[in-house]
Amino acid sequence: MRVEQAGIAKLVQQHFPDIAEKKLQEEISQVGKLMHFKAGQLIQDYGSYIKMVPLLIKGSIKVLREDEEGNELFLYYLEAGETCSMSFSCCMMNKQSDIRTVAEEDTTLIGIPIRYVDAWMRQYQSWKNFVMQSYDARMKALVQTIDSIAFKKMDERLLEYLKQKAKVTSNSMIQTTHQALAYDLNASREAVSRLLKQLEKQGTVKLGRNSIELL
DNA sequence: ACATTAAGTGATT
DNA sequence: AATCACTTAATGT
Repeated sequence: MRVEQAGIAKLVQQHFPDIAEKKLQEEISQVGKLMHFKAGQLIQDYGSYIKMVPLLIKGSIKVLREDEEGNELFLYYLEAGETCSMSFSCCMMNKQSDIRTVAEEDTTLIGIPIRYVDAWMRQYQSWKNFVMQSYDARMKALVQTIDSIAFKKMDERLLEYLKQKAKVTSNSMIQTTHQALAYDLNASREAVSRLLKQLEKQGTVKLGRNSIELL
């Protein structure tokens, strides 16, 4: 137990330099739970109540939105050193989740029980700043995806998605199926296949079964 | 070898 | 660009 607490304090210092106050770091290590998720594992589903705010230490998380008909749409990735802004607003209002989050890779995070999140806002300046900065960063990412959906053609969206995916996994070899891509982009599988073929002809990409290499 | 799943194709709207 | 109705290719059992 002592060991885990010391470990958490160190991880916070390493990955969240903006959370500077020593007392806050201590509190985080006391109440935070170190959690691990395997690649592909569901973290939060629609309708579930959020009881933890995650501080991402390692790996990345994919954030998705789903409409009434069950069409899914990729929103953005969360990476190490970030947190989920949606979880703040959800847990503050004690609302159900509007989004689904899935571990993109093997992921480690510190879960902060929600009852502390609110109190810390008033108690710690650096926590407040951290929360505000997270909101700002998520807003930017969200606006970018809105732009992409509203103004860009499918081929540009696909390429953008592939680049992001390669970036968060730091691997230009992307392991996925055309069907999965189509699902995230809310497009048909055939469309994705055809666009990928074009990209391959242009030399942007190399295709294999269950794999796409960005060149 | 056979079944299953991923990917490619062409026609239609 | 979506949907359909296939075909072909790769993989697992």
